Order: sequence, then C-alpha cells, then structure tokens
Amino acid sequence: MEEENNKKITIADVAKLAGVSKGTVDRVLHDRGGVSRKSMEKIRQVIDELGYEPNVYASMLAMRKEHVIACILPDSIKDDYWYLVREGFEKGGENIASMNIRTRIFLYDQYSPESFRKAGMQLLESNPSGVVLPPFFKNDTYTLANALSLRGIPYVYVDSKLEDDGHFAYYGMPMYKSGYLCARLLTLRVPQKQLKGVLVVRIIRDKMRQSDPTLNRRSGFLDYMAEYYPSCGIHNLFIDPQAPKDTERQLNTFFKAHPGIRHIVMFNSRVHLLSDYLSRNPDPDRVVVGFDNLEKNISALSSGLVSVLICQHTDLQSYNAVMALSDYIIKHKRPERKDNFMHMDILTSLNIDNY
Amino acid sequence: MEEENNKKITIADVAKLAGVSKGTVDRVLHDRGGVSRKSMEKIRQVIDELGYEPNVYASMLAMRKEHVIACILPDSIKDDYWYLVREGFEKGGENIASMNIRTRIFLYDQYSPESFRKAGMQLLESNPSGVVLPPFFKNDTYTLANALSLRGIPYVYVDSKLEDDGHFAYYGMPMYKSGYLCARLLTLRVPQKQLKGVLVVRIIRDKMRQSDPTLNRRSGFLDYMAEYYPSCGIHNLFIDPQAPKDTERQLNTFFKAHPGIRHIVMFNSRVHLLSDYLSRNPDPDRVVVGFDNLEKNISALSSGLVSVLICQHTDLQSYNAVMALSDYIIKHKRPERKDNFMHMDILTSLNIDNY
DNA sequence: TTTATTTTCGTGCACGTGCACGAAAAATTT
DNA sequence: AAATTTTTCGTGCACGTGCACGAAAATAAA
Repeated sequence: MEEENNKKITIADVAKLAGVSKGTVDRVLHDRGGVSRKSMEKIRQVIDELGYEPNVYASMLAMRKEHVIACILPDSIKDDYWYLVREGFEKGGENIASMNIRTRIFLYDQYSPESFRKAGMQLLESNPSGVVLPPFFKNDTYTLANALSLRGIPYVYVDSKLEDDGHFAYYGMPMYKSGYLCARLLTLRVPQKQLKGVLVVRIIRDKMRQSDPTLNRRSGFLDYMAEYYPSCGIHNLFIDPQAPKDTERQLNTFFKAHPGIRHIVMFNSRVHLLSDYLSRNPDPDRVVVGFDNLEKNISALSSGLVSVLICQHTDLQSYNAVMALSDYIIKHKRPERKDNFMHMDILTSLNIDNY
Repeated sequence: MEEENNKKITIADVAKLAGVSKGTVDRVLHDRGGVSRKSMEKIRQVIDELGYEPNVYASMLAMRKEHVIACILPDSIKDDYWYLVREGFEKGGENIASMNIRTRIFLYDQYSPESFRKAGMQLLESNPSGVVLPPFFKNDTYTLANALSLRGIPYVYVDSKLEDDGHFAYYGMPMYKSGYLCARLLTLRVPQKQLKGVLVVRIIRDKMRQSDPTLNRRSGFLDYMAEYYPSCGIHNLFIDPQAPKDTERQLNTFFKAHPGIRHIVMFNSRVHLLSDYLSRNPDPDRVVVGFDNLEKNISALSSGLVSVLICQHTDLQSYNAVMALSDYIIKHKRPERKDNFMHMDILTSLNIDNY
C-alpha cells in the first residue's frame, strides 16, 4: 500500500513536507504539547500520508532511560509452582538484556501479607517500566495494581487475574475447563458402572490467600463428574505437605477402607506428594491425574506413578508477560489480545520430552 | 559479577584503556583484519576485562543494510500443511518488521522440482541474511543448502532435516516418537484380545519427493503395535485426495469386509479427508487418530469425528526459525540448541481452544 | 505604542557504532 | 639512505531520534 520504493521515511522528511522543524514533529509524535493546532493537524496529516514509522533503534539509542521490568513473587523453594513462574520471567529477562531492559524480582513470604506489602513498596520505588503480577493476596494485590495504574505503569497478570480491567494483559489458564478436562482424562473409556469412586487429595492450607484459583478447577471437575458419572462417589482427603509420613499413613488407611477405588486426582501442582505412597503400593490399573510441570511431577510421570499431567506452560506465561511488556516499551505495541488463555497441554510418559 | 555500578561500557572506553582509537577496536570486534597482533591481544583483554557488550541499537542504526529473511515453500492452498508453515513465517515477519528486517517467501510448485530450483535461484538473488528451509526435494534442497553455506548465509531447517551439519538450526518434530505415541493413544486402555485390527489410511502420492518424513512416523507406530499388540492386524488403504467420492466408497467396502475394526489412523496431516465417511457412518466406539492442527482437522476433532490429534505446532516451527535468525542478525546470538524438537501436543475436543 | 508574558517553534548536540578515507608507521625494495 | 609498498591505525561523518535551550512569534497587559 505504501510506497516501498526506496528509503525509510524519517522525522526530517515529515518536517520538511509539513514546513516545520523536526523538533516540532517530535513534539506531536510524543504528545508533548506546545504545538499550535494548525501545525499539529498538518503534521499529523503528513505523517500518515507518508506512512512514517519511527526507527526503533534510533529511538532507543537516543532515549537514555534505563528500563526495568519487575515481578513480585512468593519466595519459593526450587521446584515449587512459583519457581516455574520465576524461571519464565528470568528467561524473558535474558532475552531482552541485550535490548538494555533489566528485570528485577521482588520476593515476599507467602505466609505474610505484611511482607507482600513491603515488597510491593520496594517494587514501586524501583520505578519500573512494567510489572509482571501474579495475584496472591487479593486485597493487597488490588492496592498494588491501583498504585501502578496511578503512575501509568503497565502491569500484566499471570497465573490468575483479579476483576480489574486496568491491566495491560493477562496470561493464564482457563481453570474451570482444566478441571473438566481433568475429569475426562481420569475416566477416559471407563464405563459408568465400572467406576467405583474417585479420590480427591487436597491440601490443608491456611486461609491467608483469599483467592485460590484451583477452586474453579474443582468446580469444572465436579460438573463433569455430575454429568457423566452422577452416581460416582467423590472422596476428599486432606494432607499436610510438611508431613509426608502422615500423608502415606492417611492414604494407606483410606485405601484399606476403599479397596475398589483406583482413580486419584489433585487440583494443585503437588501431585508429586503422592509419589512415596504410589511407588510403595504399585497398581497397574490405577489412574492418577495431576497438574503442572514441576520437575518432581515430571519424574513421577515418567516413572509411571502419575498417568497424566495437565500443564499450562507456567513458565511461558511469565515469559510472554515479559515479552509483551518489552514490546510495549520498545515498539509501543500492545499484544493482540488483552486476555490470553494458555493452551492446556496433556502430558503422558510418551510426550514429556522437549516440553 | 561485572561491576554494575553505573554506565554501560562503550567502544570508546575500551579504546582509551587499550591506548588505541575506537576504529581499531571496531576492527577487532568485527575481525576485519589490519590490526597488529600486539594491539589485538591488548584490546581483546580489555574487552573482557571491562565486560564490554555492544549496544544493539547503535549497531543496527549505524549499519544501514536492509536485512531480508527468506523462505522457500510449496505453493499451497489454504488449510494445507504448508500453509501452517507459511503462517508461522509470516507471523514472525510481522514481529520483526519494526526491527527493519523484512521477510520474503519464494513459492514453487510441489510437483515440479524444476520450479523449486527456479525459486531457489530467485531466493539467492534476493541476497537474504537468513533462510528458513523446509526440505522437500532432497537433492535440490542439498544444492540450495550448499549454495547458502558458500555465501555464509545461515539457514534453518524446519519440518524435517537433511543429513547435513551446516545448518544454523533445526525446528521440527520427532517423527518416530510421534508414531509411537499415536499407537498408544489409539489403543489406550484397550485389552489385547479386544483389538480386532487397525486401519491405516494412506495416500497415493507420486514419488517426486524423495524423502517423506511420515515414513519414520509409520515405523514408530508399527514398532509400538508389534510390541504391545503383536497379533493385531494392520490394514492399509490407499486413497486419492483428489477423489473424495472414491475415498468414501473404498472405506465403505473396507468396513463391510471388516466390521470389527474401529481403530483408524492416518500418518500425514490429512485425516480430515475421512470426515465425510465418518460423519455419514457414526459409531461411538470408533477411535480415529490423526496429525497436525489444520483447520479442517480441528473442526473434525471438535465435532467428534476424530478422537485425537497429535500436533507439533507447525506454525511455531517456522516462527521460531524466523526469530532465531533475527536474533542472530541483530544480536549475533545463536540459539541455545542447534536441533530443537518440538513438543508433541495431544489435542482432544476438550483442549482445542487457545491452541 | 511599548512592554511583559505566553505560546510556539528551530537549532544543535548527544546517544554508540560502522565504515570510508587517508595519514602514520613499519617493512621491503631500490 | 631514499623510495616504494604494505601494514597499521586515527579521524570524522552518518545513522534517526530525544530533548534542552533559547529565539521568534503571538498574545496580553501597560
């Protein structure tokens, strides 16, 4: 459409054709004010007449500001769920390092809202050009989001998302659907009358975190079961991640009481907590479905203890978030879609390579 | 590790500390010769002493050359396999357009090696800075790859790969494994004695293309079947994509002769060719497994005609290829791994969204 | 009309690198 | 030693944009 004939159009070209100086063109390009209505209109017209597009390189070179993309995260051990988020963020950081955009991570204690607020303050002080924001404590996340909005700093939700429309983008998983899919994979090709019952293993957690996305997943799961296996019993077992011994004992007693049940599911990312029990009580007909590609889960999958993992490329979420922000910083481009739901990947022992 | 204290190190800094001019530093940075051994060593030393890293923006700004990334592709109709490759390539193109790197596609007729050679010549004439190269005609692809090597132009294989180590990178699928996985998904939770037989639908194709990657997939499939269902019969049916009527008739006669068979598989990307027959002869117990996320396949999946699709994110392959090449052009960085095998995605009707 | 104030705009340098041109230094030939 | 060739190197401009400084023009106040 535009004339591709030769050279790129520069600010100087626009200036000449509009009969002003490049300084003035620059002013309208950046809405910096101090331009008469008449010149502005003329310049605007010339700009899209020529199809002017700014030169990213020259722009970044001239603009000395050092950009920082920040992320606030629970201080997690390795191979935790949040560690995946972190890895993706850092991967993105490496990618844009040569673009002169730095990344910074602000950690907090996931059992202390106080520490979250503190980390949030530090994040604000670092004056970032963009923020990756996985919601944890609902209210405090709101507060932080508002503070960012106020300063005109774009923030991207990952993992889950608050009811807030001021965000720059969102990368996460369709939680409800993932539960639905989970139920399907758990019961695939199992006739109705043959399904004796299902065990849902859950975690005793303190209620600090006001919003737990896996609850939606649970709804999806229960809805599927109600639809296709209405008479199937759903048993809940609450375990404590800190006490593996107890877990194994609890499972033992449960299965002694319900020998017919061979379908197990966990809605959070810690299905690997069952590994000990499962490996000590092998059963070829058992089906175990879990979530998320933690290393421990992956190895449980490849050793056959877990049948299927449903993954959401947790690391890709934060990676995409970083890239979207850097694209905005560099090219002033927004992502195609504001809310991006990741694909649900089905992992079995046969396709875990190259994930 | 390096001192982050303040400013970025520039060529001028290096020059001063090495006691030379920036021109000389530039010469060693680009291996342009004309530098005495002594100065060179000194400069090299200073460079990694200071941890100098070139400024991408300044570099690209100063270097006026217009970069082109090219791709050579079969001239395909929409919703063909190659169309996915093309989409990914173009997507990558949009992404780097603002970086002043253009993309160009050279099309050829997939039934004419002659046209491939012609397109290859044109590609060379366009003097690209990088090439995305899906092998088709084996020998001619070799010839082209050699020509590129000779000119120092990096080329990236996608889809499949020749036995050639001069390539810059490779993005493709583990074909053998995908066949293995396919067999598993086809027979999942089916007891040995219950499996009456399997139908493999294949395509009569002219043998122009000397290398057909789906043959590897077939081996993987057969190996799995031989291992887990040694007595299961594998039937082959050859159809002509140009003659849908014949296809339907062939399928009808086949299933009249083998009423017990309900497991169907296709190794190429055209499982949608079976849609007509399948929709006219519904059978809830039938299992159909195919490959690749063509639009037509996707809709066959979501309408329940096809049970499972194994996908390799064909578009991501060429997309990644473009990004890898642009990263090399801009930042002189090579991808982490030379040969990259894509993940095999398992698609069912429940997780086709957001793919 | 003159002066003060505000609005509008032009000029010019800086950003860090690539590269051409030609000068200086070293090596070779005469 | 002088002249010539080759090697080595320094200088300076260009790339396109951002922004500060101050000048010019327009407007308001005297």
